[in-house]
Amino acid sequence: MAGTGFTLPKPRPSGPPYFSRNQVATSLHQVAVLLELQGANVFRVRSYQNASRMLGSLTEDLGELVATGRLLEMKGIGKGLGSALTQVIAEGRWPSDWIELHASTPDGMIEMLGIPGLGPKRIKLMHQELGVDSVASLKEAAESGKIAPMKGFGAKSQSRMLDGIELLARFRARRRLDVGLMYGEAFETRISQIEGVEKVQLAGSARRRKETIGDLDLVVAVHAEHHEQVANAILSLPGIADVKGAGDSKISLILDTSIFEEGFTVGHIDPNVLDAIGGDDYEQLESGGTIDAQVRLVPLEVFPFTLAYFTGSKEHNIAMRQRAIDRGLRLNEFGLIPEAKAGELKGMAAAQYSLHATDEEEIYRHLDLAWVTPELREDTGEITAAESRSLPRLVTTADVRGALHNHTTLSDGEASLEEMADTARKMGWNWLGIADHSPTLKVANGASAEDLLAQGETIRTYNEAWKNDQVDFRLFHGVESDILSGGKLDHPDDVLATLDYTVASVHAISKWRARDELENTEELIRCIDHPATTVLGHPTGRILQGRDGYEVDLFAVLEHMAEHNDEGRLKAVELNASPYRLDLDWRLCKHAKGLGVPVIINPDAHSVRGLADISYGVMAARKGWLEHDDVLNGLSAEALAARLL
DNA sequence: GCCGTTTTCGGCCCGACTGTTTTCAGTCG
Repeated sequence: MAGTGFTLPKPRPSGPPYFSRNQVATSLHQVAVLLELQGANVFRVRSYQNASRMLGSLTEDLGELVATGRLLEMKGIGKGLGSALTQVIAEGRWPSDWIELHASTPDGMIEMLGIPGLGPKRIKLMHQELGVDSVASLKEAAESGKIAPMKGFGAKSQSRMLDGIELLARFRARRRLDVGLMYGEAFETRISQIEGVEKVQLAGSARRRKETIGDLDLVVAVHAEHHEQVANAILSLPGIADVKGAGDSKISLILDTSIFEEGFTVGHIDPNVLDAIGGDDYEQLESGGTIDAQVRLVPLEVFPFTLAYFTGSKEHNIAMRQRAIDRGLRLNEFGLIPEAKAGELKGMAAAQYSLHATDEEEIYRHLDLAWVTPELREDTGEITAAESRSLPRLVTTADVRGALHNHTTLSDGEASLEEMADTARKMGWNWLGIADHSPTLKVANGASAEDLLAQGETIRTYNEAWKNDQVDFRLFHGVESDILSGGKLDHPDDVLATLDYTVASVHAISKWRARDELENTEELIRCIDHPATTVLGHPTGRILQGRDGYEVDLFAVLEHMAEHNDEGRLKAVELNASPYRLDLDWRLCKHAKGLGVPVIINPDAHSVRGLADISYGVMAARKGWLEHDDVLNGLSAEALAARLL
């Protein structure tokens, strides 16, 4: 896992702009965290967070915004941040108070924020009173009983801190989407079978299909007279490792793998990825793993409000609540309540005056909005789109007719060409692209030019046979070429010319991570300029919960790809559908779409089972606002063949 | 620190739970 090391990056020598949008957004976020630890005003902290988020989803060129002075027009940027950021971008100097914040906050305090139940206020207090400045020194202080006597603390707090440290050391805070969904769906099924449960649904970030999930949220509708009996039944379900708390409306617990009726296995992981997530220990770690879950029990008439509320995101909820306030309404997990009627009443008591809603769609309708699919609820423009009835018609798995990046036994795949094609046909696909590894990637048994050409012959034979039998299926022949020094590809041009396409990917990850953003960006752009390059594979090389990607300005890369596309040369960006990657990140999909860069959702399958990973890619694509026409996967084989010429 | 058709000050989303208190602060989502 990446360290917590908060640092302000060095300015690039070529500026202005001296820093990338990403660097500034990250720095703003870090300053917000540091301010919190210094006990700054919470609203001031929020301003930095808002500004960071705004820059993170900005599609315009930051350098230009600063140069033209339009930065000040952006929502969330006022006088203070406006002049600070102008200095940063135009002069390459970080504000002195930011530098001071970094210098005066021990790294260990940032690390301590990761301990469950411990926040900035108490970390600050322990730092002041006891000189605690790291997880290690906190452990020492707690073990020697120095925490409990402090005002506002106590024996229980002290022992919970030790538990929290243990938890932090044993498991990473978030889990990948695939793992979270496995737990969430298993738990949902178990609860649905309890007598007295009228409805149950998984909410939270799992429902929003975030690439990683902190904990599970489940909303359960239950009649008042069954409330206690259902709560007890949930608490005695198999798979519950611990109960953290149980109130009237909320149960907080920890699930382990015994929740899975069929047992628990991880399945095939490509060795490259396995190495990044912990090697051979990974399966054991995962099978001994746990996940936090919160269950809310509510009456049926309140269910849609609670579901919407706990689906989030927090930012989406804030925007929705503000919209309600503008209409004289109060929106919370109990209802949508006219302020005039609710008066002093709070919570459930006020809910009796709520506007009626049998489902989420009605809640949105009360606020003059079209229903927003959970994936889009991140406050990145969905509310405006819902207001103007211009929400995207998102791509679905049914739209997918094929994918381009898949492996066979020619390199490091488990299945033969025939088995892969067979499975793709059974999935209802009309085409499949085979792109095995290139020679330089020895760990993945990269195929020689000779073997690659032979594979091409086999593919042509199959294609002809299918054509003769009037089977609506064909294989496309490609390669996943390593990107070598200077942005070069891993086969001679005459070999590449025999292929339908080339997926160019970075695998020498340590070398790329050692370089800076500017160099990496230039290297990728050189590779994209190679006439044979069709698809940029897993563009950042990140492995979720394993390692960060290398530094790269993907905005610049995508803009460069857009120029090629504008001139009629197909340059597509991959959305790698492996739940370990989901790279291109969904946050950038909308940007690619805006630029007219086609996205190709690729399972990067190393086995027949791996083809099913396409569904995670579709989830990420939906989260990134992509529609049928934005992805190459929706094309017919003929239309794709025409684009690949 | 940002924002504004109740506008340059006084707000800024809101409730549950926990552990500490004996009315509340901190944390979380």
